[in-house]
Amino acid sequence: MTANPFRDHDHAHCIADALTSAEAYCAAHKLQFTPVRHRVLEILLTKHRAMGAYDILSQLAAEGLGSQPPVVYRALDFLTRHGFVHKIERLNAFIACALPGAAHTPAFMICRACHAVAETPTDRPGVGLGAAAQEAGFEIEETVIEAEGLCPTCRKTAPRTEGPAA
Amino acid sequence: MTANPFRDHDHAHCIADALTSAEAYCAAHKLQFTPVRHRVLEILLTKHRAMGAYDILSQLAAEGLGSQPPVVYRALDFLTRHGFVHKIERLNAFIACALPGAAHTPAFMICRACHAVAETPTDRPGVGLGAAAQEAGFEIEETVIEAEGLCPTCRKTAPRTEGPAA
DNA sequence: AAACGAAACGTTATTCCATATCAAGACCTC
DNA sequence: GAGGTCTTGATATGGAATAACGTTTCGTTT
Repeated sequence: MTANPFRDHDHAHCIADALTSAEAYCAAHKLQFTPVRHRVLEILLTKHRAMGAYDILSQLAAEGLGSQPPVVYRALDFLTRHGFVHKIERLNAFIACALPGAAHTPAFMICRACHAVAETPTDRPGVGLGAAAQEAGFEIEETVIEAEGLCPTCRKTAPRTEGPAA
Repeated sequence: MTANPFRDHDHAHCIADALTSAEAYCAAHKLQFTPVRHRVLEILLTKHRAMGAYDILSQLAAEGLGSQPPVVYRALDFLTRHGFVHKIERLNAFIACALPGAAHTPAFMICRACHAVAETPTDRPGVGLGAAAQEAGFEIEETVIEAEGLCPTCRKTAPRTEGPAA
């Protein structure tokens, strides 16, 4: 468990880990971990930030791996369906899962200054509104939890403005 | 407190209430509750569903109140800044605030079948991830909480499929 | 009342996000 | 090796959001 998801870590290792685990998962489930899917996940793991679909796409295109939006959206769809990638609704962007294997009801902390995104697990699905849902008779299937604010680093350097510091 | 936000209610009354309260708030804070802003809020209150910006825009256009995207986006920006309207990130859509005056850290329950959206208040900001944020040194400013699932009505009629039934 | 500044609006155009659709190729199963 | 499924390629389109520019409106100051 990462005590502080904004801290540095052994990045090369976490990339290799994630790719290996994805390969293993796909092999075990008879899923095709195709070059495009592999590369998209690798790009997201390497960048280690939330990326727009078109950012990923242009990188793919530069490598001759497909140049049209559907290519990357299909890959992202596959990767999110199987939990390797998460979509950040607030940013209309995607990020590699930082906690592979963990029970998946992730929450995100998004820095509005540097756009860093940290993933953190939540206690249980429906965090905080399980009671309201039950009362209303609503059946929760998936929950998006995204907090926006300032990461530790940006609190020091830009505690005040919202400007174009990026 | 609405026991069940998916239930019916005195709709005409809640529209009038919300508009009155918005007018009062703007008057008190010297804000301009212009025709476009008034009408956008009224449209959202009347429809009582999440609406895309362009849905709102086409209705505005039909009434001669402005026909270009920035018109509606500016109005929506004003209305969300002051808490009269909420954005549903998951849908890229907007909905009138159902709990005016309540301390605002709203959560939403979104029915994936009929697209009804219910707003419910949360205990406190940062629901569920306050601890994680503090540990990480992250300063939460705003939190998006959106649960997707099945509303009470659709649980009866379409309890199973996620398919193209829509 | 005339001048000024701030806020809101109108308009054009563009960028970015996302998906529908159809055709062709790869892969697996039988 | 025939058929089905999955994946990809390519074209087109729809919807979300903003940039950039100019004009109007309104309240304040003088």
